[in-house]
Order: sequence, then C-alpha cells, then structure tokens
Amino acid sequence: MTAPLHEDRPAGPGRALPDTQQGMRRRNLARVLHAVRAEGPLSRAAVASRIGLTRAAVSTLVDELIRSGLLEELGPERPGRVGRPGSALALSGRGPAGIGAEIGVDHLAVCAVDLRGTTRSRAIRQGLNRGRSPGPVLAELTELIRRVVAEAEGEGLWPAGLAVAVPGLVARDARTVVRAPNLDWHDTDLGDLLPADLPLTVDNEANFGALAELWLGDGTPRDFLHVSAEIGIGAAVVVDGGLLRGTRGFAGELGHVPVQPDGPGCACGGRGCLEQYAGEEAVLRAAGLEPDEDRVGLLAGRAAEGDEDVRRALRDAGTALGVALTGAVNLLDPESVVLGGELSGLAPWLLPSLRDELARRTAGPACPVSVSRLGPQGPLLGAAHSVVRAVLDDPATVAERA
Amino acid sequence: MTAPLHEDRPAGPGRALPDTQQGMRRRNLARVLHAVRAEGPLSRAAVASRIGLTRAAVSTLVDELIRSGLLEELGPERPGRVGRPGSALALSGRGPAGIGAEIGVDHLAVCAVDLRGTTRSRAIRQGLNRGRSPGPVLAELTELIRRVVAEAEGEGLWPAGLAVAVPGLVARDARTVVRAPNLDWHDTDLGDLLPADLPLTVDNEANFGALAELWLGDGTPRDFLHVSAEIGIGAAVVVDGGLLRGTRGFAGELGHVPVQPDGPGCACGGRGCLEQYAGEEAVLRAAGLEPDEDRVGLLAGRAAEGDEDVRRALRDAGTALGVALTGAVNLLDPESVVLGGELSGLAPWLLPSLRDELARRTAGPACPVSVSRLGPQGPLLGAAHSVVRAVLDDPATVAERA
DNA sequence: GCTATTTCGTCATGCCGATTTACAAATTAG
DNA sequence: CTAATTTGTAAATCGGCATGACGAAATAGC
Repeated sequence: MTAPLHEDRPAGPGRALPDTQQGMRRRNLARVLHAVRAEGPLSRAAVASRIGLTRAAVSTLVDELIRSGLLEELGPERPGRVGRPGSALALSGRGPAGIGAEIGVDHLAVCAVDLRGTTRSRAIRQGLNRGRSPGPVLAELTELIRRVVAEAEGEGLWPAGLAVAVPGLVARDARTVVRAPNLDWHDTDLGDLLPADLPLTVDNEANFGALAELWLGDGTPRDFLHVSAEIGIGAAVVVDGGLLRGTRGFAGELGHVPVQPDGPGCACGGRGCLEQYAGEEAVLRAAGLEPDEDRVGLLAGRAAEGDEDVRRALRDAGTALGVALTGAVNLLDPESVVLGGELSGLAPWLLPSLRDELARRTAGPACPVSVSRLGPQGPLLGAAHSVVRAVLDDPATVAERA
Repeated sequence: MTAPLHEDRPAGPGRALPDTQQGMRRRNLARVLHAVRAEGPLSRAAVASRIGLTRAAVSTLVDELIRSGLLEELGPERPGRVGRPGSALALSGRGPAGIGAEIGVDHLAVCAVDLRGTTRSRAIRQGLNRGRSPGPVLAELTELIRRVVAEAEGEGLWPAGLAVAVPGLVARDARTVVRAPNLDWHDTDLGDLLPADLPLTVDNEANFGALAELWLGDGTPRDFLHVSAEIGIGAAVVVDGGLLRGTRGFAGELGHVPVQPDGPGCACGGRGCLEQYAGEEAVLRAAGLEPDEDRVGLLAGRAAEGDEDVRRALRDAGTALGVALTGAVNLLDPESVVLGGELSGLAPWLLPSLRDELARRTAGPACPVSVSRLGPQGPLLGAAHSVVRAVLDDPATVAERA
C-alpha cells in the first residue's frame, strides 16, 4: 500500500448518483457509453475489459443501451486476430441530439450534434444584436432552433436538450443572464423566452469554448487555461477535466488581474488591470483606431496589411497578457494555455510577445501556449456537446424517451 | 428535468473504487463513517436517513465497522423524544491512528491523531536543521516517530500510516523532496530513510496546512486560498474540498506572481515577483534587519514593540500581497483567503494594508481575508489528519488489520 | 398504572445486478 | 480438417440492499 493515501478529488462521470444498485447500474451504463465514445467501435468483450466488468454484465448493459437507441450494432468486425470476431458497437447516429445555440454581438447560431459528436444541422443568422432587447433576439433564435430541430428530426434524431452560449455573466441557475455588456442585457431569464419543451442550460461563451477545447481534442490536456476575449478578457480554468467556476460563478476574470499596480484606473475599481492593456477597446485606442463594429476583424485585417501601429498595439497587448498569465500559470501550474474564441484570429501578432514574456518570467521550461483549432466556433460546439455529454454521463435519464 | 445537465466535477470520498457490488459496499462503509464523523454520535437509524440507505443495510455496515474496530457503540441515547432510543455510534478511540510528522527549519515534530480527530500523542524536538544532511535529521525524526507510535499503542491505537510535511517541493510520487531551499535538500527520497513498516506520504507543508484548515474547521469554506510563507510565499488552492495540485504538482506558487512587471529581478528569472516585496528576506531587508534565525519571531517582536521601520515593511508587504491576491481572487473566485502557517503571527501588521488593497481593487464586496486558527501547527495536524481521512475514505483497506 | 403510539434494531425474504460456469459460434493456426 | 482461441449468451450463483414484520424500549394520553 504505497499508493497515495488520500484521494484529493476523485472524479468521473455521473458520480452524483446514490450508491444503491440502481445507481450502480446507471453508472455502468454511462461507463459503457464513455468507453465506446472514447475508443471508437468496440466489441462487447473489449468494452468489458476496458471498464472492468464481465462480458455477461456488459452484454445486458449493451442490450439496454441498444433498446434505448443510444448504441448501434455495426455488425461483425473483420480482424486478422484469432478467435471469433466481435460485433462492433458504436454510438447511435439516430438517437438523442444536443442542440447548441450562441448569442453573439453580431450573429445568432444554432447547431445540432449527435452522440457521435458530428454536427448534423446548423443555422446562422448574421445581424447586430448590440442594444436590442432580449425579446426579439430570442424570438429570432427560437426560429432558428425550430429549423435546426426540424432538420435533425428529419434525420431520425430527437433533441435531448438546449444549451445557450451568451457573451456575459450567467447566474448559477444556468438560466439567467446577470450582465452581458456587449448586448446591454441585465438580469434576463432566458428560460421565459425560449422553447419550454427542451431542458435548458445557459452559460458563458468562454466556458463553453473551454469545454469544446476539452472535449473535441484528443482528450489531453485535462488541465489548462482557456483565454478568450469579448469586450473584456475572460478565461476558463479547466482542472482535471472539469470547469472551475468559483463560489459565485465568477472564476476566470483574467481581465481584472493587475498587471501594473499603479496603472490607469479601471471600471472595476482597480488600477492597471489587464483589460486596460489588452482589452479590445484599449488595443483599438492604442492602435489609433475608432471603435468599429467588427472590431477583431478590423484589427486582424490591418495587422495583416502590415499596419505598424496595429502590430505594435497587439505586441504590447501580448506582453501584458504574458504578465497576467505568468501569475496564473504560477498559481495553477496548468499543462498549457490555449487562446480561443475571437482571440485566435489575432494570435499571429499576439503570440510572439506573449510567449516571450512568459518564458522570460519562468525558470525552466515555460508553459506552452497554443491556439484553439476551433477558433470562433468553439462556444457553439461546446454548448451542443454539453448536452450530449449530459446524456452520456447518465443515459438512464433519457432512455425512457426512446 | 431543469437541473443542470452536466456535472462538471462530481466529487465525493472514495470514488476511485470500481462500480461493482464490492465497490458499492466499500463506498457505503465510508459513507457511514463520514456521517458519524460529521454529525457526532448518531444512531443507526439516524445514519440511515443521512446517507439514504435503509436501517437494515446500515445495521450490517455498522456491524462490520464495529468488528473492524473503527466504530464504537456508546450505549443507548437518552433523549426526550418518543420511541425507543437509538444506540449511539461514535468513531473508535482505540482503532487506527494517523501519524503526522513535520520537518521544520528549526524543529521536528510528530503527533498521533485518532479517528475522532483528537491528538493522542506528540513529540517535539527543537534544533536547527538548516543545512544538515537528510540522514541524521531523518534518524532523529524516526526516533520521535517511534516514541509517538509507542505511546499511541499504549493507548490501544495502531498506526495506519505516516504523513510527513516538509518545507519544500515534493514530487508527485509523494516520497521525494525535489527541492527544500530552507534545508538545502535536493531530490531526496524520504522513503529510504524512514520506518518502512508504515505507508508513507510526503507533501508540502503549505498543502497540509490548507488541508488542516479545511478539515478542522466547521466544513466551510470548501473553496479558498490558503497562503503561507516559508522562505518564499506558498499558497494552496482548495477547490470544492480538494487540493489543486497542478500538472507537475507546482500549483500555488504565489511568490512568483508578478506584482510590478518591471521590478527587481528574481531568482526565478522574472521581475517584480511578489517574493521580492513580501518574502521573508525582502521584508527583513526593508525593515533594516539582519537575517536572524527566528526570522518571523524577530519581526513579530519588533513590530509589537512599535518599531516603525518594521511596521512599515510589513505594511508594504501586505500591500504587495494584496496586489497578488487580487489577481488570484479574480481568477479563482474563492469563498475566502486564509493566512496560515508562520504568516499568521504577522497578521496584525499585514492584514490592514492587505485588506485595503484588495478592497480598493475590487468592485462590490471584497473577498474576505481571515487568519488561520491553527497557526503554525496547521501543517503537522494536516499531515496526521490526512492519514485519518484516508482510512475514513476507504475503511476496507485497513479493516483487515484489526 | 395501563394502553396506544412511536421509534429503533434485527430478522426473514425477495429482488436486482454482477459473477461464475458452461457452451455454441466463428475465426485462425497448423 | 482439427485444435486453439475468442466472442456472445444462457443458467446458476452470490453479494448486497430493499421490503415488511416483529420485539424492544421509550413517550403520550387516559
């Protein structure tokens, strides 16, 4: 017994279930599903060895999952190995679907993702939402949702839930937008204005972006810092494959980390916050540009053209980001830092100075900084996938519907 | 179904066990124990209602735990309520004991804690360890351990494990001290030099201090930042009742968070790290004092006497701490910040400026800052309790020994 | 004081779910 | 073509919790 004595934070899917036989069954259903999801088509025997149950037990679990429409039998495998070939199992492409939606400053987007993680339907509507009241915007969004759901149903899917990404702070009830500065929304309960026939989850777009990064990659890293920028600079902290939300749900406010303790005052009451150096408005001002509508696009365009003022502004922003991230990295020791969301478009001009600063301030190898492959569509995908994950984490809750 | 769809990080004791019937049994044994620990003497029926099992099931679990020597029957309760009184159950005072040890710069300490959490035996040896090689120090420590274990055994306890708190970085194997600057130890495997008959865990003293704060209080908060100071400044991040360790186990390096990006250079390669403003050496220098042996005591003494230079140095250190903590609080949104370890002795002079700075930089109510009740003995208690927690989290592993 | 009521702990029974054991089916190795 | 190997399923078994009933020990009401 030399293993670590105390498990600090054991984790795994569906652990909120009671420790009774039904709970055990439900967790084992989830484990079968996760094994199949993680390692492609798998035979019953392969699943059994992966999750530590016997073939017989897995057989009954698989039967139940097939009857529920969550698993599909692909037919016999054709391998070169000795012995009877197994029958390949895969997540169903005709079962529940996760509906993801995104409310952006300049667009609305909706998509449907099946259990396998492939996007089966999508709809986008360009148009500025800044300052529009929630009612009309959500009416438009509802329209898009109806279209996407209809298309998904046409392919044999049924919607298991709706997750909405918003550019702002969301209360812990996962329904109410506390503050969305870009939209000028305050204390709005989206549940009242969206289809009531779907279970609803609302969350910050940065959080969903981080979850997308976590779920759509190769499974590593499980500990990272996901930085994205809206009007301010938000970060999501992923620890051991889960989102760190904080007591009030406000974790990740990287924009108000002090970078220059006696710098210019900030709306938050502090001085020299990162936002004053690397926030959208600050960078535009430093570059000598007027606040425009497509702000990020404008910056990226000018920088690509070679505008030296813009490039310098972005370099300086990268340096400031590096200072703030040095603090965060020292505190959290993440495996990596990922630049996501709108920031990914500016990465070519931010990254060099950011990496420099981080390396300069680190003894030994610096924390690697990468750019999200998903870019601006991370939040939408993360939202849709969060619904899918919920199904995979506890298949019993949706099995009845099938 | 309006509950949050996805559980980000479900947690609980002993969740690494397989989802089989034996695993279920083991987890339920742990849940009984935790219920009794958390809510004092409890009848079988009370436990059953707490953990959601039936009285019959709890009866068999309790029988097993009593046979193993982990629970004790105190006899019939004498309540004013109607109905047959239950038989009160309590954690055993004659079962397994957690042995905690601390290697400090100027002392060695060992204690034994029983399942109830009361310290049953202790031994301290004053004497400077700075620069001494590990061999002799650990020989002395072994001697203390033998004494404490013998005394505990005299009271009917048997040692379930040994946890050692060291002032330095510990590798993830929980045995090897990577770097302990105060002792001048490097890459030392303590397992080779300590009693081999006890399961061993080694960890940083700041981590154990934070765990003590978590376990010995009233159970709240479960999310906080525990700041302690050795030669540098270490912090431990507690999230949802568990320690955040980081990929390499280096999380919590608050001392190297930049507070003044163009400040003086630091050994870590950075500039203006917190350590340059609030580290022990920096404060001594700022106060115009020579590095003495009992550094903290010296500072506290002078400050109490009214030495204005010392007080100013501590005020400034508090301000710098406030800047660094502003960043940490923005990133993590903890419920509170706790000053522990040696820092608690200096709190009266650090706190005012620290709180000021934090409040100045925060919109809305600032994160509350408190001082650990445990003070300098937190790490030792945390170490001993970590062994006890391991037993409570999985009683089956030790039950055989009884 | 006596009885009804309430609660506790335990026992016998049953159910659920995973394991064990056995076997037929389907493939490869020789 | 036979032996070996692996898969999937069926029957029997076992472990563990739930259910329901019961005696025990207290209070409440008469």
